[in-house]
Amino acid sequence: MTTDHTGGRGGATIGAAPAAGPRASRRAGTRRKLFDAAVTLIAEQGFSATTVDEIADRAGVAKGTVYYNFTSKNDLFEELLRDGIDLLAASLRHAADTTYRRGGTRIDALDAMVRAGLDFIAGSPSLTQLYVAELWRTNRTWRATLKSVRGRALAVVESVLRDGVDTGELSDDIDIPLTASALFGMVLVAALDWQSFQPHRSVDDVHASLSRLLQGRVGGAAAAVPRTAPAATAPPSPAALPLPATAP
Amino acid sequence: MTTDHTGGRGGATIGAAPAAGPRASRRAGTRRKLFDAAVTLIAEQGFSATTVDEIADRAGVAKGTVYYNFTSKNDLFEELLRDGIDLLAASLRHAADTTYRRGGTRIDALDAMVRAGLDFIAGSPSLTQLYVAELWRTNRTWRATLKSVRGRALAVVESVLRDGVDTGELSDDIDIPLTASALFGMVLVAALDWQSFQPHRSVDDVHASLSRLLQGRVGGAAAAVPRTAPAATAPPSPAALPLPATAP
DNA sequence: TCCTTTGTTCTGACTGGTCAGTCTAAAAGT
DNA sequence: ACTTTTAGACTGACCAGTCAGAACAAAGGA
Repeated sequence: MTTDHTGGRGGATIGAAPAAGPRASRRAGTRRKLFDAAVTLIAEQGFSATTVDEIADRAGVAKGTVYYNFTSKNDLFEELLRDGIDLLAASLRHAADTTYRRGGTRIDALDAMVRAGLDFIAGSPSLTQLYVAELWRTNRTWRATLKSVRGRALAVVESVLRDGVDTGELSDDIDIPLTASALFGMVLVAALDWQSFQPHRSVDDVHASLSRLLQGRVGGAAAAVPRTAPAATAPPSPAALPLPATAP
Repeated sequence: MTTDHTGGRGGATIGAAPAAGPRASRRAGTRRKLFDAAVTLIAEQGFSATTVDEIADRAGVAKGTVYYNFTSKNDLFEELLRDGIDLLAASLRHAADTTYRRGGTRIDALDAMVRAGLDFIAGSPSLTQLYVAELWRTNRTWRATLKSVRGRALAVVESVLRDGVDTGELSDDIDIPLTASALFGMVLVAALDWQSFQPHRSVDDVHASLSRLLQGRVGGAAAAVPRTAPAATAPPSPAALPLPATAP
């Protein structure tokens, strides 16, 4: 009753046994157990509805231990977030870099990042859920932490978009911050929905759907600019080639 | 201090004064005030962290009134959700229908729905935020309510996608449920992010970005199927015309 | 091998405060 | 006459955080 799930991918935790050689003081292990217990409980019930006693129980330690290792419930939560989302950013970065190293385009990199995002979420659904649930809340002390953490993940996506625009692979009229956040959101929600409501689908199914969306195989031509008077019921006009506009 | 915001679009409320003729018993008004107060508070702080006393205060009524109108805090919350999301589904439906009536294509309809979604969220950010924060939580009593409410909104998107496939406007190899949920997520997160982190942008900016994404003006060709060996750094291959596959 | 010592880590009963939900007698409102 | 709202005291449960001491390790000492 200690090990519990939280999914593969190191389920939102330490990442690397903190430096220390062999006998890495018990603390590290205890903190790990607490993270794992907390992430699932908070994802299920929310921060306020989860009690410190529950977390301690689930982790198999006494309540006092929580307070020996973290200064407060809040602190535990913030460290949890930092720890977890850093892993996501790292995994996105890695996906992009690997793609480049193999000679892929920026667009390949975006696609690889979508996949990495899906894999990550599949591995740590609780963490993701918790992140989404708390990200847009105002009036909460951890707002700053979340914002910075969000920035770190989005920065990776934005940098790939920016490269793509610079090299002419992507049309330069895209709005980088907005596009990055939309992409991020698309993956986030699609993945959560998949896990919650259509768990029988495979990652590949989901990935394929998102790729198609990204490639415009869904919303082909038409409606180039918002509020364009809709063309008559005429079939598809094959216009709207993706690509560069006025790029170098 | 009673009227508060919650935004235009009837800010998540009654929708239509419940049947009753002219003097629609005060209750309707009181419930409305309570909904408005609750939606903002819960969006900011979360369900558990929001107290009934706060809600009553903000609505300008006595605590007893809350319990005269709703059987519990939970009940108030569930009615709130139902009420609000029904409005979203209605607004999406309306956007699609209007587009058709004006001779637009299914793709125009999707675009109009994106716009309707953005407008709705801009008008009721709190409701949206609260919805996103709670949707994927397991172990909460209102899970069923949320699920059904989600279904109702997605059904609208799915029906448009299905029509598009039937008429050949959309490639028939898209996965309708997954695509619908990804679209929904894209709009949801982009809108929340916009409100939270880039509030200076206009709806049109956001809409334009999403439209481009939908039309494949971002992720042009390449990576047609997940795991395609990335083509060399070669520039864009203008392939990937959206459209029909084997449709009639 | 079996203590002793010393610092670290863990324990769980306890405290002080908070909150959902109840209740009443009276006042509005229609 | 009937419905709805009021003010707020009260209760029983629940919970974050504390604290004095127990259990554990590592390193000697005999």
